Amino acid sequence: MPYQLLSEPIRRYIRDKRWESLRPIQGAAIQHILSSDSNFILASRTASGKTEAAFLPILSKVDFRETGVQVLYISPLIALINDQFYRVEELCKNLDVKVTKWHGEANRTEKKKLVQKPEGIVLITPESIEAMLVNAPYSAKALFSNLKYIVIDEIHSFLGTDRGIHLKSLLARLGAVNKTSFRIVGLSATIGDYSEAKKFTGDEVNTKVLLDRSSREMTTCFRYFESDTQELPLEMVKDLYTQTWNHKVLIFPNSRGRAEEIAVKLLKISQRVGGHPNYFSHHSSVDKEVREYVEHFAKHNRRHNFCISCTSTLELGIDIGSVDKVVQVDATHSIASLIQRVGRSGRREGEKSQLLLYATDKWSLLQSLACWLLYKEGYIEPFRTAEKPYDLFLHQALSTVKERSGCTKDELIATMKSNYAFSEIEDQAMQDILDELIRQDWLEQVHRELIIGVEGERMVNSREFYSVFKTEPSFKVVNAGKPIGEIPLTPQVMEDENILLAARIWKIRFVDFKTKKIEVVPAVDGKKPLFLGGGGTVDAKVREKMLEILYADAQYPELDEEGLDKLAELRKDFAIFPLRDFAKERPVLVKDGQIIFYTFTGTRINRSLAFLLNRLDLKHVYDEQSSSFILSINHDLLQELFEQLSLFIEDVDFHLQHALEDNASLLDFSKWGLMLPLQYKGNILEERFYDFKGVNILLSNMLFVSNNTVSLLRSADKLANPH
DNA sequence: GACCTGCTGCGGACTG
Repeated sequence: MPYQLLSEPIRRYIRDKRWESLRPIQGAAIQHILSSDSNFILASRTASGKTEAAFLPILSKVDFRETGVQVLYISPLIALINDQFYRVEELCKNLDVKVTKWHGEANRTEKKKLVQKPEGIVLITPESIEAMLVNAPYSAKALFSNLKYIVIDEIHSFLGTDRGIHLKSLLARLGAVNKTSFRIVGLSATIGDYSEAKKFTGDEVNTKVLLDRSSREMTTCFRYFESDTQELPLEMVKDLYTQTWNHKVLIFPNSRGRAEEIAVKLLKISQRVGGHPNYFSHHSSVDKEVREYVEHFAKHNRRHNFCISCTSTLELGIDIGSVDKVVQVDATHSIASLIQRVGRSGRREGEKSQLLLYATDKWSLLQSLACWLLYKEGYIEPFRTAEKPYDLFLHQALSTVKERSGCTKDELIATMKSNYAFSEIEDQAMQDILDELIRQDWLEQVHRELIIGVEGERMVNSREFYSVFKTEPSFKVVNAGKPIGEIPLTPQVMEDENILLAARIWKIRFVDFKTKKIEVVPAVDGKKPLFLGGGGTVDAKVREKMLEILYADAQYPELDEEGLDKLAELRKDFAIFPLRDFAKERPVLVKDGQIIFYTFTGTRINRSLAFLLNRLDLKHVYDEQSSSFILSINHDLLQELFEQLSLFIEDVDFHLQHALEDNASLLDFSKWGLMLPLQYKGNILEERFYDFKGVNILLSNMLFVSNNTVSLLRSADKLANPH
């Protein structure tokens, strides 16, 4: 019995709580964590008690009388730390264990106290670990050199991302200052690739996955309302109102502008028909206090219905109470994201989740359906972890030099080589990058010591140094001294224009460029705000599923009549291509001297294909949503074109470097890549932004089936592989 | 038409 294995204070906690039984993931975690010294990944659906699953055995096992922080909990969000703080403190109530929040908005006095007397449990963000290593390496050592466990919450949010590589490097650096090695426990509801999650601990062999596959029952319904303007169809908004007015709802419309449009329009309808006033918007551009108010409202009210129109800010972790309906407007970019969003409803025991999926366009409907079917099949897209993150190496090398107040180049390289986040980076590359940093005055060689250079000081001492992701500059929006939120400066932002923000309509009175403030007053009608920024990338498997649906006979009872009609229409459009093998064949529409080439593949491959067509100077129209390319060439020349593109792939390094010289903004995805030697800039672009291997496979293995002939085009098999 | 995440140290004003 897992319960019997726990220490007495922890058993007392469970008795006091009157829990009838432990959840499956908790039972498994207690048995395994208490009986072995492995690292663990705990994978189980949202609201299944993962935090307790990790902490019940850890609190039973660890001797908190030792000095130094014993357990470090790492979270991707401040809001999640604040939420978990109460739960962890509650878990510790029968133990004499101090719990401390450590992030940019946490109480400084508490942090100071902890430095004077390092003990207990600390809840922290990756950026705060970075800041501590750089600014106060002695405190970092005093606090974190006797760690027994590191718990990483929402670990999937780090996998395959730059922030994840950063965290991996920080874990390696913490490992280096610890007397004995610590164990890592990662928590997540959505993991597609367990081997990636295991590698994250730096010790794949010694990391075990505890998995509870059970899911909650759910009813799903698709609704189709075609939109031919920028705005959502009025009928759709009305339908959305009737579907949600008497529920506690989260609506995910994929963009901040849309989130505002929906919140404002629903509120208008509600005011007209005398419904409830609790319509909110929640995303990164809404003021923090407004967001906290909304979260608090959702969490603490039981009687009132509400409706929050939001982006991925409400996708992770934070428990916002009882939501009984989740609405997704147009397809999610990933299945992982769909799972997280679905998991936001029916968090109370015995509750059924309800999912409503709107589509405003046929391709969006098809993608939405594909994501839903893949989700039911248990597929989650795998992550691509960068093997050679030269830009993050550069950042961490600077950080390490600053942490040590200087060291020799050999010492630095030895340290970086022992860091498992950079184990695939070649010695020569490390030398080249450090030499470039010296040339650019970011590092300076004084006798045998490397120290931070004049230019480097500015970077290392700026607030921006602690994170590895970029953010857009924005203006504060203020009404009568009260902050509403922040928006980027787009052409739309000028005096007398109306905007939507925080679920209200505003007129811009004054834009102050000096203090970066926008003064607004309430208004009655306005446009949704424009936001900059890139979207997500769609996995190739989703597109393959879309193709499969087009050629299947299956009918989907979840679809409404309009959705079924639209699907039938799409199927009819594609029936002209005699496709048989969906793994190997793709449609090509020949029409009026043009061809439309449907790749049905992931965003990265499409993006790479577009890059190659640009290098070839071939005019084309690339549409990501339908995964297609319109080319004004004769259909007979297609094979020749593919051969040409494949030749370009052989020289892709050359083309990437040339493209970078013409257009430096290609590297916008990387915050710390700007100082890399050109060759390595090309490398990170190739590895993290494009997928030329995928293009090669597409061009060389696929059969392209056109509508007017039965002739099959096969591009040459003999194409050389660039790698 | 397309998301999100985090952040130090110091000086000065103010409060108890």
